[in-house]
Amino acid sequence: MATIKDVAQKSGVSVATVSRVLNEKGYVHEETRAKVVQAIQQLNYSPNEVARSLFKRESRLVGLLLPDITNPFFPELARGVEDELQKQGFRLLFGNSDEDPVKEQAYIHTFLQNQVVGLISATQASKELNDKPPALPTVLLDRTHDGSYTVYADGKEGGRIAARELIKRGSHKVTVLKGPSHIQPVQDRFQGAMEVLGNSNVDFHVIHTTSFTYEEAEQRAKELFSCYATTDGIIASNDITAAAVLHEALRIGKSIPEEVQIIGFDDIPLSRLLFPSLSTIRQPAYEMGSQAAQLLLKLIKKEQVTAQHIQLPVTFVERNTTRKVKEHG
Amino acid sequence: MATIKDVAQKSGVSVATVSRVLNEKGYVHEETRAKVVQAIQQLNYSPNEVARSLFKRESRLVGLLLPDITNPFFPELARGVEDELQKQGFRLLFGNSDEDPVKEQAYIHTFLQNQVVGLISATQASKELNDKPPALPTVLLDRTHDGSYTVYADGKEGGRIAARELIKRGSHKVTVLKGPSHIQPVQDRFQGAMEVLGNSNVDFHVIHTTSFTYEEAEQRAKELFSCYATTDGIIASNDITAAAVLHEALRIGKSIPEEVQIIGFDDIPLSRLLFPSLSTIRQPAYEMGSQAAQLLLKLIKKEQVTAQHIQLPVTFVERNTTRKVKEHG
DNA sequence: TCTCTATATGTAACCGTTTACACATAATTT
DNA sequence: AAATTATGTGTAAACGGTTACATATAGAGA
Repeated sequence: MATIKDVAQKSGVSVATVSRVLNEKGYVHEETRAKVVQAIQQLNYSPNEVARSLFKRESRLVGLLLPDITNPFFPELARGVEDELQKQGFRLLFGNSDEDPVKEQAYIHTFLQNQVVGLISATQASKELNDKPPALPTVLLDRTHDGSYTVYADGKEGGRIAARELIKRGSHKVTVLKGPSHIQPVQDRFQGAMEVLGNSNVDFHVIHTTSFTYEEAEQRAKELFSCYATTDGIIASNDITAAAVLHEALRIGKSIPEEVQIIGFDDIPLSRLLFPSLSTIRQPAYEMGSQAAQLLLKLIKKEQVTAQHIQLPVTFVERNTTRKVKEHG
Repeated sequence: MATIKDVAQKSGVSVATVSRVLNEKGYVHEETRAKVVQAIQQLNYSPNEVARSLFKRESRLVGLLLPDITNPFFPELARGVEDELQKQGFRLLFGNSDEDPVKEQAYIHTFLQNQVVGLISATQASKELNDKPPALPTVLLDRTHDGSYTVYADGKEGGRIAARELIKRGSHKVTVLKGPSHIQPVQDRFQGAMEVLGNSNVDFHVIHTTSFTYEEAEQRAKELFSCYATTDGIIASNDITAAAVLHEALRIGKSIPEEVQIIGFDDIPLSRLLFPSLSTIRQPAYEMGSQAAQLLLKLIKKEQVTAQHIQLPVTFVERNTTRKVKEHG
């Protein structure tokens, strides 16, 4: 690999001058610039980012911390983040935390050691961040937290919508599957659904799940249909869970959506592939990632940011696990 | 952030000594070490990876290049890679290429600028790699290439198995959906299926797809059932395509697997969630990622590697889009 | 003409590590 | 006792960039 010294030598100038043409900063005579540019091309030189980072005390890397890329909601987020960052010349240092605080800290620590310019985290990554006074620019994704910059979808409204749609479409005995309660957005969804359900006159009950694994969802689905055989509407904590419920419902011969309606949450790519395709509350995952990246970029560049919290709207995606509502009922 | 100098000062020794205790290299008196360790703890010091990388001329970062993390096959791969690397203290620099050579080169270039120790690529990343004589340790994942280290699944055998299983289960008019032909493993699958189909006495025909998007798959599925209404067995190019076909088949009222059998490829998490759940040829994606990481680690450490190419077996996952084969036919 | 400023370039310090080398002392050999 | 060898530590030069500062020339304004 050629270094800046090689370029300086070849073009007969000092390294300072080369650096100036590289960074288009300070005065450089046009002829000199031409010579330098030529030398750069001949040597196929490109600057060493590591040396640059060392001096500047920051890299062009951004840390991205996710719970688990294997959960189909997160690739969309990640893609949104990446595409936006990539456009502006930043790269991603990536880690899965599995919601494990130890892993999480370990990743943040190495991110810091690698002098990332910023961090986007879809985990509870709170501690390390708020401790350090010369804090790393950070955006929380799909999480809320007063003191931080955040980008998230309106989970509470999502929960409300889900409940309303189910009621509107004639469900009378609703089951709500509540996800792991330590995850903030999950709580919100649940609260929203409770709010509407509580103000309605339908029966409802709640089944609690402790993870987002398909295995557990399968288990809960079986319970659901054996304990509450007359349930005719299900609000799942996310689409994976909804898929498990749907699968089990079909397996035991329920007709969907005639006997049982199901609404999921997230609108992961899988949802439309199910049969019947899954009605769900859509979170604009890609958009969320993209917004988070844009916000972070502003923080990094110390540009004016108008909002500390960006809440994106959720929408009801009507597919075929809910009944059609007749016009002018 | 405290530096090694701060630690040296606080513990009353030189930076060289601190470096020695940090790296457990060279002689350090036990008492001195204790003093240094204490200073490190008091200052909450941890070494700057960037400075270290600069001097060593290599970082502890590994580049991971994927076509598109949004395609559900790749998160599993990525997770396999990450988990293995993470254990050994390496971090991931991550990029999606969208199979676009320009993006691909751009990523490899910045990986190089950041002095990654190695590269794992699930794209055609050939050029830049083989050009450079002081080559970056590289492992190709899910791709084959004679001159490189590779980890991949036995696609050809997968194709054969798919065809055999379909025939064994009584399909007489098989349709093969052939994926984008510039992607090597896709070709292999196709070749394998052709081999078995060609030596059998079933009718078959081929429909060509140019992408792995669900939208195109949907389109092709419609074509399939309108042009070849009597098809009773379908080999899809991957599980996404298979899902689209299944969806369309159900929509037009075919009974699965009685009238039509379907076999996918990959066994992505979605596959078991479909209804009927999808029979498919499983690639051990996580394992592939993990193996690739292990191989790369060996290359990096210049350990003896026994095999340049690691081919992992595929397996038939029997679910419910294929008929049961009766014992003792 | 003299000063001031804009243009152009080089020198050297610095970013935070690692390590070759020098040096000193203690423990072993011979 | 002399010669090795092992142990322990510091000095300073890298690594490959950036930039403050010094210096020099040319044109502009007084």
